Amino acid sequence: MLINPRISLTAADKDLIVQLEDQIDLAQTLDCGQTFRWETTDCKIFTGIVAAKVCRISHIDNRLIFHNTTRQEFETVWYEYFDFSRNYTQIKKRLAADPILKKATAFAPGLRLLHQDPWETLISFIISQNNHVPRIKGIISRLCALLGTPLGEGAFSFPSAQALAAKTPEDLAPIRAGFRAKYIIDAAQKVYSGEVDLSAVQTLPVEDARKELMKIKGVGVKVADCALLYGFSKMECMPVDVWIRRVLEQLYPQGLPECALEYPGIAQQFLFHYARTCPDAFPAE
DNA sequence: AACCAGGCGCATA
DNA sequence: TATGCGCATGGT
Repeated sequence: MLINPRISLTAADKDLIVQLEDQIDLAQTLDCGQTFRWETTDCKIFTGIVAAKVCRISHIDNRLIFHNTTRQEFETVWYEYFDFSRNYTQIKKRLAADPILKKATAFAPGLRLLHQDPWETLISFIISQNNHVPRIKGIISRLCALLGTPLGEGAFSFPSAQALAAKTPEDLAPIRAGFRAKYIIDAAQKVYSGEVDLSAVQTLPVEDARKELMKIKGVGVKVADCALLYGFSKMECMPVDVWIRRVLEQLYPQGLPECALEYPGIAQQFLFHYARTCPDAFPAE
């Protein structure tokens, strides 16, 4: 049994109600640049594709409602996906020792890191390079529609490495990924052939895991770290993109504070979201 | 209409 | 090891 004492589950009709001690906010968690496949029209009901299923989740305060979900599904899929074993209340409390991180955590107190599918995460962040978030979402959506399997409701699974391995950049032209198409195919070929072993990456020390992923063309340190953080829950990874670079230069010229070093990846996510979304994250220029 | 985007590969020194 | 450029595409 995975469930910890800070969570309680109640089955109601076909839904599963999950009461958390930690604060959680789906908009903050699902729209902070770590995942690209969740949609909402009203910020109340979120629809996404996880584990090859169309999933709906809503929430009222800290109570999440997993629609049409069993307790067993929660334990095998969602508990890990939402990183529910981790105490974010405690982590945020520690991060608040630094004044800027205190603001960043207060800005999005319901944000959690996700543990997503490694393959999907890897490809998603290959696509992310030198790209905007809205366009990343568009490319991934077209990729799934082109080569995923239909799941009903107009939704598609994320294409497998096998489905992509035999394709050419011309085949991928409709998804308009630009120069990244060849990188996607290289990743598919190496993962499908076993030259890059994603299940090994999970257990490898981070430095070796990073090297393994960087065998793929189009995977540098930053993309590898994003995959390791969001697809393998390697919380020690701290992807440095243009936003985090700006944060480091303008807000932490002396380097990150001590309190950020326990989980650099989590600190990074609060800072990334804060920098990108909060109008007064940076002092006036 | 330039400039930029959750970077990286490659050439050059 | 360190720098600089080109890359596909599209939003601002």
